[in-house]
Amino acid sequence: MCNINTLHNFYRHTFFLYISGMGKAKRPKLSTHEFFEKGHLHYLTHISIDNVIFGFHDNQLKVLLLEWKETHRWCLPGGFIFADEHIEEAAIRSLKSRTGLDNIYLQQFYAFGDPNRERTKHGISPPAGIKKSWLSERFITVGYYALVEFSKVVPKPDEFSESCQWWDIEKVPTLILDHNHILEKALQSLRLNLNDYPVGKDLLPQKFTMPELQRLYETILGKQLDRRNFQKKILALDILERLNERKQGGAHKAPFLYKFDQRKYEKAMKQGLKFGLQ
Amino acid sequence: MCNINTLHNFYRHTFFLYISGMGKAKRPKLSTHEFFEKGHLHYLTHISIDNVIFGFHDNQLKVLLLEWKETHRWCLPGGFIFADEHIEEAAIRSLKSRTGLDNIYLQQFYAFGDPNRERTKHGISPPAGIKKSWLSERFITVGYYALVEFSKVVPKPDEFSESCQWWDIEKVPTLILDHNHILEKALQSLRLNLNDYPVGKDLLPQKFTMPELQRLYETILGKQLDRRNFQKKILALDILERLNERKQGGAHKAPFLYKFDQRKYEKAMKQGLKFGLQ
DNA sequence: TATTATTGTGTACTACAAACACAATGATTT
DNA sequence: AAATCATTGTGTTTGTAGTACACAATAATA
Repeated sequence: MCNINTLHNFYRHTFFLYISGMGKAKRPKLSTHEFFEKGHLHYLTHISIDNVIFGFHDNQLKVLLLEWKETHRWCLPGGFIFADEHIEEAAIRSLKSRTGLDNIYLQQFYAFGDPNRERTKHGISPPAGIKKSWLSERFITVGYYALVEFSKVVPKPDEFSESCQWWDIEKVPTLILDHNHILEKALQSLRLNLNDYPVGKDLLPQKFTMPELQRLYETILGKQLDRRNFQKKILALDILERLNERKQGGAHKAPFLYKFDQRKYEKAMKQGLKFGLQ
Repeated sequence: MCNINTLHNFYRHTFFLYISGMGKAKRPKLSTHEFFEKGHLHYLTHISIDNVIFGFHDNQLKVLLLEWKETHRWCLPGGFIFADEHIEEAAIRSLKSRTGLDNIYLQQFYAFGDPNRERTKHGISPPAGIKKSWLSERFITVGYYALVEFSKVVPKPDEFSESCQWWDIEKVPTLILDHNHILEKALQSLRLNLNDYPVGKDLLPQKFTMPELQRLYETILGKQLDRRNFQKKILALDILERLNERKQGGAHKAPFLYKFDQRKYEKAMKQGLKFGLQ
């Protein structure tokens, strides 16, 4: 028995139409209208990626968010997966288009599969003139988090968004869909990952001070650490080099600058070094 | 420019057909033919789940595999997601239909998104008489691993498989698609999870001996542990109860039996206890 | 009854984590 | 120029957890 219920099932009911020219080199350029009406000819339906892009500035952990046109609601930058594209490639492509950066530390952390992940159920509709869209279907999204150097990022909104901005992790507003939940899960994963990866390598500028590195760990963990023990532990990893330079300009005593020593770092990683900070 | 290339894009090109009666209570029963030809009317396309079901028997870690009819190739038991179903529900449903068990410890560990995850690219075709199927499209799969009590499982093949059997983790054959890779990743996740969850609770029978628990950890970690230190650490968690009973029947001195104490366990979990065994 | 493989238990040593204090510095104030 | 201030740089002590290790007790077997 067939019968109308929601848009929900639209893009699972399929007739026929072949396309070509989907090689990696040649990604189609779609107009907004084409994207909503014919995006399913190019992208996988029912599945997307969302990026939680972390940065660190002014001693605060930040996350890069997009503001939608018209509704002015905020969301995580995400994207869709081309038919022949690796899901991680899609995440990298999205990341590059939002930040301008290549070669970013990227980590998949969870797939979100609630059946309510459907735009129409949350009052989000396609632009005027478009009745049905693959985008109104239920989506499962795979979350990635990225660690980027704040100062190198040039945030770029996409065609659907008003702006692209850093938000203090403590001040993130209510986001669309389950994006607050996704962000929370990303933070949890990042915290766990602290023990296996020296996140400062990606989040801090090349030269940084020990207090800066400590603030970074403190904001991610959400608690204070003992200055002396922190330094002892970090230096014991033997992946940092202390420069003969001090950070000038701040009030009070000028702290030494450090940088990650790539050779030492690789050597340490080979030995499966543990970055244990709790 | 439109042109025929592969089956690849078939189910992303969609016309129209609504269905109803997709409520959770009423799952449609499809014939094999219907499943291949019309499954996309009921399930999400391009996305699946795969379960890595771990058991423990004869001092060996085991995994439950399915053998396909005709080709006799082995694979992980998996499934598809109903349009209105939570992805985790789909994993639970699949798990129940393979093992007969409810209430299983289940953990999502990774989403596999290689564009080569396409059955036609691996010489797997739909049954005779079916030319095109949503199942021949590229799939992204979300991996879950489950921990079950070996003796309680009654393996049940599905309609497409010849048999459903336990395999010693060391002797798993070459599986279809990237299923060996998925299994490997599941094992890695399980190893990491050892530090946060007392896996013996789900993998062992209610009553078990300390040597059995130790073998479990040893097979998962792939290395020997010191008997005395192991016991000390485990007992220090204060989640086990030693019974006034010994395991009879083995050669040599009869070891004490233990069981998990649910009350102690919950108390310990609240305090965020660490199960640190390396 | 002797033998054998395995279980049950405790102690010394080492490495890492946590707590803690004071001198040195560079900018700022007086 | 001198005093003040907040912060940096550094080392010791104590406690806890991990590692290495040995011998007596036991249940089945020879």
